[in-house]
Amino acid sequence: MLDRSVLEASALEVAPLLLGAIVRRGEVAVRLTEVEAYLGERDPGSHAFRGRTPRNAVMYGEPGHLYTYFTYGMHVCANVVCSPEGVASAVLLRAGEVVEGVGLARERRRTSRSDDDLARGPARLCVALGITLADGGTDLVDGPVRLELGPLAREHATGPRTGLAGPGGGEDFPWRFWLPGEPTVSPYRAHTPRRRTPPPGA
DNA sequence: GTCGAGATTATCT
DNA sequence: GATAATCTCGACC
Repeated sequence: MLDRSVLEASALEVAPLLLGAIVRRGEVAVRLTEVEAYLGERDPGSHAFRGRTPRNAVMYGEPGHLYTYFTYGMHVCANVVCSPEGVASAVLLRAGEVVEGVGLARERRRTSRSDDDLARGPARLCVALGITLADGGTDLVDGPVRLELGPLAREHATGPRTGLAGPGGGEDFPWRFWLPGEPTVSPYRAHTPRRRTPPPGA
């Protein structure tokens, strides 16, 4: 059973604890190999940076709940809410290895050409697990989606998130955490600034 | 293997 | 109306 008090620490402390942890939903289970910490109001990339909204309210709530959000019109990403109630902070589940229910995961992820691709990426991980917006806010201790912390990872790599400049000038925090050598980890290619609205007349 | 660009919609200003 | 914590596909090496 997940010890909720462990998740009351900041995202930077919780993130490495989640490496190697198991996320289970139904018959599919994933072992996390890559996560990313979001420091809420301190993190310009966080949904909570600009204050509380109906969407990110879960992040301000009790730790140990699932924060899901819809992005780019077609993708769902999942986070583990941490820090005490009232503090917006969460850890994004970026990638993992499917360790149970591989058959079902393959069904959901038809585009994957190898098992390593089933949960390699935040949105893919949600698809493999079958996580949808409806799972947002559920309790990871005792709910449809469970989190089970494994043994502490012997070692983990860290790095600054690409595409996010230091807020106050060079305050580069290691926001990304991953297990070195895992084939399911793929630090995506360097971020490409998304185009603006497509020019109508070219 | 790497690189560039389009898709598509909930949410916020 | 603009934005976005991404993925997939196509071109090229």
